[in-house]
Amino acid sequence: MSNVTEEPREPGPDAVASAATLTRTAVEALPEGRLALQLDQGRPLRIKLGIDPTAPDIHLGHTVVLNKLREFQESGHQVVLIIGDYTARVGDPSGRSDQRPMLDPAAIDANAETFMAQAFKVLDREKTEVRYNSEWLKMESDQLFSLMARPTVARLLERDDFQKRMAAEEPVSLLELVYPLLQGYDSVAIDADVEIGGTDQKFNLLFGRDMQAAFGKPLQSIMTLPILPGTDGVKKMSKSTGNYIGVTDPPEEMFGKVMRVPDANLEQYWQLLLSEDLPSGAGPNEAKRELGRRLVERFHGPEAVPGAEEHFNRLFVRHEAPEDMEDFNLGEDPVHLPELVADAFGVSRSEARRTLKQGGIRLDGEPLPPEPLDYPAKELEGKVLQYGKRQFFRLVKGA
RNA sequence: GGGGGAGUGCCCGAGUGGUUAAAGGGGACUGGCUGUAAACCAGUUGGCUCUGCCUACACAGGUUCGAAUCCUGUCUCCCCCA
Repeated sequence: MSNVTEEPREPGPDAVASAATLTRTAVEALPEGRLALQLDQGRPLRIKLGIDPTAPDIHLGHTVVLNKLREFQESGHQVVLIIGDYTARVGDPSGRSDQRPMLDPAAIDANAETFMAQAFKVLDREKTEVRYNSEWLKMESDQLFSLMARPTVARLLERDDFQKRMAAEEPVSLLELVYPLLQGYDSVAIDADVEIGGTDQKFNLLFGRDMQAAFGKPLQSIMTLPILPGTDGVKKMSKSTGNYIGVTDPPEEMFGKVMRVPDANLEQYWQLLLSEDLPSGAGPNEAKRELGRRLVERFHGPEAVPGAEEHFNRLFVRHEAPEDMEDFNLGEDPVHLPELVADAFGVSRSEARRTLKQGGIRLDGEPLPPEPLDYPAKELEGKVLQYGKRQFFRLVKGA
């Protein structure tokens, strides 16, 4: 692969110990034992994380790697955050079962903005070098060809996700095939010592080494971290599956979503999101509450915590209406209930009728009967209309 | 350029002329239960002026008493050969 290898020697005990600490929650750190040797050099290492700003929001799943970077920062290393403004246009095929559309530059810029704002709630801004990969990837085609000259198609096709897609007769675009070259070249461009990513990034991370070798650079080591399951406890957390907790979610929502994480995933959540073990002895309810408090504190500040928890207690423990709810204007005088519910809660009238039949619509806490469907406005005015357990409106007289 | 295959409800996926708004699963929603919006159980899941009516199985036509199911054209996608 390369002549650029570091002279093998025994790392000192301190290096071994801190490598052990840093890899504690990692799934793999490759090559085996390499990180300890790097740490033993006694200089700050350059820790690379590349993120493609393909989605406008980031969620807790993204923060798993950020936490790890933070750990590196705290032990004195240099974090290099690469905003993949260029690679985002290509689309990372990792773990995907289908192609993703190319994004337009304006959306990418906006996404990058919000990403960074959120990322620095975890990372220490002072100790983070931010780079955009368009800086070096926007290259002449002859330069691009030189990148493409070395890797072989067979090597690129090895990866699991492509194998599966091809076996399933699904398309794989040429652009996707080339993606690892670009990500790998990022490592060349910034002289990465260590690159971090989710387990789904393993191929790309390892490929960075190939690219570094091709350009005569020292090879990075890689660390993969577990993928955080979403609030369903099974699938990878992602916006598209709707099982995510967004870092910009309002405090009440963030706390509430944490409370619905399956008990079985609690330990994992503690380790990956707080870098701590689940406190022993605490019941799942309390452990979830504590996790929720800490996360709300991290992303919204300590002052947001009591309100968020109280909101949860009110709605889901005591089953009371929230403190403040929005007003909804009653329309014409005989109020047609399906219409009212449909307009207020954004469902179809048929759906409103069904929910009504199932006893899911309440007025001041009392379930409404399936009949009648029409009410005089004055019977409803000032009362609280509730759809299911969690949606409320105060009914007011139309303007 | 040639050959083959596929397009079904939020998603996956049955269905190949007749009680079909379309099996099953997932998701979502509602109710019960509960320490939680966990788990578990039950129900609902095209629209509407709702004991009925309307619109639906890529799109547009056609055959038929009757089509998601047959025919023609269009579009989109996949695979293979060159």
